Amino acid sequence: MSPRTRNEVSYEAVLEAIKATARQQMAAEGTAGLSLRAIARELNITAPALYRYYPSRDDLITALIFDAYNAHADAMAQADGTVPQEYYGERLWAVLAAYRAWALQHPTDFQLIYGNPIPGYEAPVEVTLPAARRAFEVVVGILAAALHAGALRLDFDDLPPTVAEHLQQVIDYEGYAVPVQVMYLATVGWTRIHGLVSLELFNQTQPVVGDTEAFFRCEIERFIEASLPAWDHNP
Amino acid sequence: MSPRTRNEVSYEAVLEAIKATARQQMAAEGTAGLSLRAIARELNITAPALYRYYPSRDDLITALIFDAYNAHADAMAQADGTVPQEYYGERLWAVLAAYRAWALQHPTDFQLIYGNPIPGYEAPVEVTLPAARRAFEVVVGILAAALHAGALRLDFDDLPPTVAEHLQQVIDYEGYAVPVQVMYLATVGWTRIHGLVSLELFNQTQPVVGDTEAFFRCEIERFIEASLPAWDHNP
DNA sequence: TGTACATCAGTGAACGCGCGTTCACTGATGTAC
DNA sequence: TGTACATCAGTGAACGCGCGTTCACTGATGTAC
Repeated sequence: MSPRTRNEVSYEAVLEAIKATARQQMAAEGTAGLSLRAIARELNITAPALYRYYPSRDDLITALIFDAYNAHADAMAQADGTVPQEYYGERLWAVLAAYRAWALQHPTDFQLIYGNPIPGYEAPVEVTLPAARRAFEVVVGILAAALHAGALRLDFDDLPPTVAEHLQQVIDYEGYAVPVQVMYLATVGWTRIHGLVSLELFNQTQPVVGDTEAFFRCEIERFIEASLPAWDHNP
Repeated sequence: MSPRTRNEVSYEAVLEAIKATARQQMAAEGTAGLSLRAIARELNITAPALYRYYPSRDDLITALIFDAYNAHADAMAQADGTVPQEYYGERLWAVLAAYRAWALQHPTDFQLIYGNPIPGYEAPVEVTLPAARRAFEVVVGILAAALHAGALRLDFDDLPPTVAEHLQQVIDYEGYAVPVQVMYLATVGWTRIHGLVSLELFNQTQPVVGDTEAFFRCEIERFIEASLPAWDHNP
């Protein structure tokens, strides 16, 4: 019927091929080394041809960032799905391990999200923020379930009032059904894992601890133990 | 005597002026946006004139990185010096607060050290590594003193053997006179503060907790409390 | 089935730009006699 | 004090490069009659 079916399939494939080549290039040259002309060269195409697929370099970057956020969150959600629902400690462990594994497997995508911005590019918040929240929500969901089952220990009696108030606002706005302490705990977990993973990624941890994986496991286990007293350590 | 005294003073001043301009430019354009020609333009000088002072762009970057590591460590050491020696908790607090304060005041220098590498540039390890260790040593020093005074709680009974072994090697190599557990604690502290500060720097914490300073203070206090049971919370 | 036509992915040349680095030089400054 | 000379910070032109983006175009593909 539609006279456009001709290349509809290959169009999507080219979009993917462009992004895949962009990722390769960033892996080799750093996120700031991304260049349309270099992508075109690699694809045996002229540079203007790319404009059929992305209206500008910045739009391509935005697509890459969007994909990265989603792939990261997908990896975590997928890991969560492999563990029975009521094994909260194991679920947390699986999700945090997936966070790290994805970052190590896709270092440039991780840098794209959490590292220095690319010069001359500003990410549109309306695209990145909702995508960014997905990973956070996976963790909040597990903690909320654990709390509901009475498995969570929350010993934050004296949160700073300004922080508690703002966390509550976020909870209301996002419609999370959790107390402030759970939100605080999730945020703390986020800063902890970010520190562990991003230092490991830039090769700063390895010279000190040697076995970065064992170090990560030890720290994450200590974090889970402190939050889920009933957890039995060995998944 | 020496026929070279003529411009000796201004030579050092120009070195500093070039670095200062480079820092301004990186603050505006990101670390990857650094450019010799743009620096020359800002200084009302032609680009080749810069080659009297730095043999290449990469050497300028190395100088900037070296300075950043040292300024960071200096800020921490200086903060440590303002607190009486036997107030270990206050010293830790002062040093970690200085870590954060310096990062917030010099965000691009911080990115230069802990963020994405600049495309096409590789830092010479023999320059950066010793400079990088200085900040670490400030923290190790405080913990060692606290341990010696019996003020430190070390509840790491089961460190992963591979990690403990490697930490011991570093201790021996660097000549630190501390047990493995102290080294482990310092490393953990490092990953914690890195996570807190670098997420804050990229504006990822603020949308969640609102008052990033109160959040930082709360987390650091919990860390110090856990390590120094006798600390009385209010410096 | 055969021909005229529309679509549109990709081309090739060009734009104006900024970059790091080299080279032979200029001309003010300070030194030596 | 005056002149000849050496120093050397900075100049200006040029090199070869890569970049994002625009524009009029080509030519194979598929459609309509």
